[in-house]
Amino acid sequence: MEFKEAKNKFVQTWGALGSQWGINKTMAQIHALLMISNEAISMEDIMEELQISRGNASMNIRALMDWGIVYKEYKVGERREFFTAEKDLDELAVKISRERSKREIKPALKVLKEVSSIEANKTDEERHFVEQTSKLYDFVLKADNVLDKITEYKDNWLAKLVVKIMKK
Amino acid sequence: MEFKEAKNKFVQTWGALGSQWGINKTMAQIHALLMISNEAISMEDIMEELQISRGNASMNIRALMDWGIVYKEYKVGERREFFTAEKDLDELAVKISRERSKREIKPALKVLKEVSSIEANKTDEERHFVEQTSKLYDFVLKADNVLDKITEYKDNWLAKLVVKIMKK
DNA sequence: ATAAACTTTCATTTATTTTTGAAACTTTAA
DNA sequence: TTAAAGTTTCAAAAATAAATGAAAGTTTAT
Repeated sequence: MEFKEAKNKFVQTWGALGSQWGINKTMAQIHALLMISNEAISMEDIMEELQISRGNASMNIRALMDWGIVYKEYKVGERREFFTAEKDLDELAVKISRERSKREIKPALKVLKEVSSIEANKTDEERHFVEQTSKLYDFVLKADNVLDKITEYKDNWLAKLVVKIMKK
Repeated sequence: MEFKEAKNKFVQTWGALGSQWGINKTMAQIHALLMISNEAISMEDIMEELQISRGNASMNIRALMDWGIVYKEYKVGERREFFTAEKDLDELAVKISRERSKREIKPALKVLKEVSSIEANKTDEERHFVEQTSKLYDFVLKADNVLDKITEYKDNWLAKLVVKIMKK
């Protein structure tokens, strides 16, 4: 396999993976492109490389910057803006975890707390509902806390975690 | 909030969460419904409760069974099939992890291995590509192994993990 | 101040995903 | 058998999500 083919394959795969995880394809592809580039890339080049429109590029780059995993860069003597991706994978994982926790898990927890707090004494059905949603609340809260903890380690949390787990 | 409202809110929220994580809305809603039901439900009732078509119900129940998180049940004297969800949350997490690993992470790893193995000696660009995709391969592999390990614990892995992490 | 270079926005179009529903299929009881 | 009860399939329709592109908005050099 030659470089160009490999590059393309990587970008496509990363894009597909993104869409399975609730991140849109183009956003993931732009990220992929920036991840493997050794220098900052202009919007023009991103559009060219991925064959996408200016608007699409703009909106998705913005989204990536909102997630904190892509940065704007300025080059001297250049008016255009250039972009780079967070390349440290631990840092990347931390930022993605935090963002998803904030956007998805926290709001879900709020609802779980609400619905598990209803007065339920009439029927078995109601009691079972409260029991299950309470368990779910506890579970999701605990899982979310693990994520929080992990983001506190920050440096190489995954390796440390692996060591701990391997010790059984 | 009264029971019916709470139930509906839970089903809607679980459905929305599902679609953010690459599981379709109906599939997640059916799962939600089964999770909080204290007895097995027929397809007819699922259709009725969620206001969905027979085909939709059938396909998504099938998908949930493929994931191993919903089971078919037979009742004596009943010709129809009834369904229940895996209610043990540890077991549920384990099954979801395994399935996503198999379907998404493993194939991505394969591609990462492939593309990081190209001959790259010509340009800085190529060398950087190989370096980044190799790092990514190692990282994803390690993360996937953590999932594997977790599924080995099976019983209450999350609580154990929390304890370990809390100890710093 | 202004105009060139560049970026963002958003109504419309396009693509993708999900849902429907009717026909085909399967199972069971008599 | 066969017919009733139930389930699955899949082409077409509907709903949803993403992409386009042109106009509006910014920024910067002069």
